[in-house]
Amino acid sequence: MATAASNHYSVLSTPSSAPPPPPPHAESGSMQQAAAYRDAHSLLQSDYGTLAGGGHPLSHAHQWIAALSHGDSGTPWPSSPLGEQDQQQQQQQQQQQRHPHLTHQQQAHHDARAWRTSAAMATSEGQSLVYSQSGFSISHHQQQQQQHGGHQDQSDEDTPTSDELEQFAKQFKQRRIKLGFTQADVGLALGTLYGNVFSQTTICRFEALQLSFKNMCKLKPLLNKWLEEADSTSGSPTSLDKIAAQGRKRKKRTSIEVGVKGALESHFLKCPKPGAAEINSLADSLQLEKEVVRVWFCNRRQKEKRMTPVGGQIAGGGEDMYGDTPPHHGGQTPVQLPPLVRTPLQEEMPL
DNA sequence: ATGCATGAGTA
DNA sequence: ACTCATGCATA
Repeated sequence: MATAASNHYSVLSTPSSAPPPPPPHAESGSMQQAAAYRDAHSLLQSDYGTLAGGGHPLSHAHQWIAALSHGDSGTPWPSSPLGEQDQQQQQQQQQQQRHPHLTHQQQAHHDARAWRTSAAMATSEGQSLVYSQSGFSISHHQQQQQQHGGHQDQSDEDTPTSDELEQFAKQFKQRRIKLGFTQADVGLALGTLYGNVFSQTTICRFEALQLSFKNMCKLKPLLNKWLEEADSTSGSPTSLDKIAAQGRKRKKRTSIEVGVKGALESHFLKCPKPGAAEINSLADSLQLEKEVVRVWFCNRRQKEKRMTPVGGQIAGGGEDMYGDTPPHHGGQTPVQLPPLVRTPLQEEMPL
């Protein structure tokens, strides 16, 4: 059984502070299509039940659980209701069943490697590749362009192509700036409008296409709505209280020196997914905590999966870059061909 | 704008 | 233990 204090960060010495999670739903009036959007997700994903009786077998409960028992004792970190409310609708479209669904919703890829690979062989100019869902025999021959010859509304429906995403991101940024909003403003606005608060970081990454394809797709509709709202009501009271910052303290950001980073990079090239043992030795030789090293690799891998890959090293071998990716499922090849990618060299600033 | 970090969900 | 979405803190 999971104990009540399953949080490894439960350093709160004041058990009297247990604010009931407020209804993470937007108020009536502003929820139009957003409701449907979220609703659909709710069906697929369980709500916040995990945090109610969650037993986290986390093995890295550490020392950085700063015992902040000074000024405001009683403000535990994980008590950020808003921080959790948005997470319920994030990882939903993960469960992609490979059933012979003849639906029109191509739930894009599963691994960025895939789309990047296909992107490598595709031309990077205005071409909308449409892919079918998984479960079919689209292993060697792929993409059947065109779905309804003509136009595809990229408002809040259908899966956009990376090209469209890039387009949107760019337009979004411009309009946002024109309207005089900061990335942080937008993040907040999304929260007050639809109940999903996002940070400046996320907005920034969206604009820079530094998110995974899937993530981009999910955020687009939200941002699109904000855009409409923003320019239509270019003079309305958009004041909102910022949710109080969490009292918890995170681990201090570890600054890895350039030299060490270089070493990590080298190892990453050789082995992007080091085992515990390797991490240990690496951490030892570099004099870093094992956790730091582990996280570094995780983050590094994520970087490779962004829409805008790092430096400029795109896989083009046809196989996955690491070679440890479980190949096919001995029957059907769930190879989803995601959209193409464009060279991140295309910049533009028509202000 | 980004680096390191957290956590839920999954394998 | 990993992936994925996301964010605090920082350059």
